[in-house]
Amino acid sequence: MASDGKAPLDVIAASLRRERERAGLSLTEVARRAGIAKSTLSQLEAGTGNPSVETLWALSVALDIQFAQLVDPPRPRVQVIRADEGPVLYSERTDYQVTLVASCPPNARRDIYRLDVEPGPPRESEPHLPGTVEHVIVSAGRALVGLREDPVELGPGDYIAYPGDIAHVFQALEPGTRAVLVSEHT
Amino acid sequence: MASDGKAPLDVIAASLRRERERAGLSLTEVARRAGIAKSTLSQLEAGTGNPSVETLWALSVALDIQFAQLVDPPRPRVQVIRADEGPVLYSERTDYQVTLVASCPPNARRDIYRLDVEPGPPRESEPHLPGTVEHVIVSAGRALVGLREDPVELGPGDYIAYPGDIAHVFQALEPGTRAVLVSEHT
DNA sequence: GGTCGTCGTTCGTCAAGTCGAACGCCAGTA
DNA sequence: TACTGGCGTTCGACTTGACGAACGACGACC
Repeated sequence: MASDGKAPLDVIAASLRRERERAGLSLTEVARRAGIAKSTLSQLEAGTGNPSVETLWALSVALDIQFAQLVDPPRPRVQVIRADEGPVLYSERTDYQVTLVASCPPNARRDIYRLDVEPGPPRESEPHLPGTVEHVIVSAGRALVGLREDPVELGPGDYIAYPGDIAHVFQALEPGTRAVLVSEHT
Repeated sequence: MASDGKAPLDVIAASLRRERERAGLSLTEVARRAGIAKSTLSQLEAGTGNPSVETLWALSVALDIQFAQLVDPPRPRVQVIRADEGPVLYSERTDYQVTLVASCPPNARRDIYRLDVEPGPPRESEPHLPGTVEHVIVSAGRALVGLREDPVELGPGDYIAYPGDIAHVFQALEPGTRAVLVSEHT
């Protein structure tokens, strides 16, 4: 499941504080916008209490985030799947070939790009909107992809996912490098 | 946002009943598994009340679904984006070409397949796990894709998304038809 | 018919979430 | 120093959600 093993109340407490500070708002201000008592919000951020749905809903609106984002995993991490890892092939008819390349989730907007990149200086991307996740599947060539602080070298068929709201890079290492970039944002 | 305009309590009420009936459980049984009073669950399914997080959490565990699934959109619909629709191209360096193909979201598992299909009888897929969403981007050729009751003809660059937990088909209309299938599941 | 079991709903009681006010704290300012 | 304004926390009062018992309804079975 999403946040297994974690007490939902602690996750919510952390999310509330994190999202509030991200927005640069004071506890008082958020409580005012949500139309709830600041004492209530104070207790929630402290991990005390057991908020009702209406309270959480008001907070999610005030913080301009999705309801689920309060209870779901706080931060996506970098995930690499090599070409020879995971992929399960199956074909049940000779005229129908299916090759599993990579694995991911629903309920978000996704932009799919085709990349044709030649070797050169690394292309650095400034962080996108918060919550953005980028997935890269290399089709041909070789590239250095991922977070600027910790890029990963990928070959054909390799897959990587990383937070798109952190500075990241794409640098082709061979001529004719091609890849598919999937950018997910909420 | 996810379920804008909809009162979250009504969404939760509907989700609770839907998921409970999907699992084939009685209200009494679900309440027992969740460790809550059946009177509480009765009121929640009626749309009355304002459940606490702990109550909802217990119910999501009892129903073996994700917490967010109780408050998120109940059902994805079929969405088609033609090759000449939406795509925004941008290139800022001559050695870096980016082509926007399609658009989607995060926090789910995604399986990406490469499809090479020859014309023949439609390939019918039995419904997958509940919550599964499939996305298809046709690379070459022409295909009839989508729900079995209402498939859509797609050409190169065309995109379609549809619920994967409903019977669906993929039928190539031209030799050498290639596509990318993205299967998302929770 | 009578009894048992399970279903889902309704009602009164109790505990807990929410509220508003007051508190201490810190910065900026006259 | 005294004052003002905003910050986040703590406290008692009130509202409300969660609980358990009792209810009527339905079906199985003897």
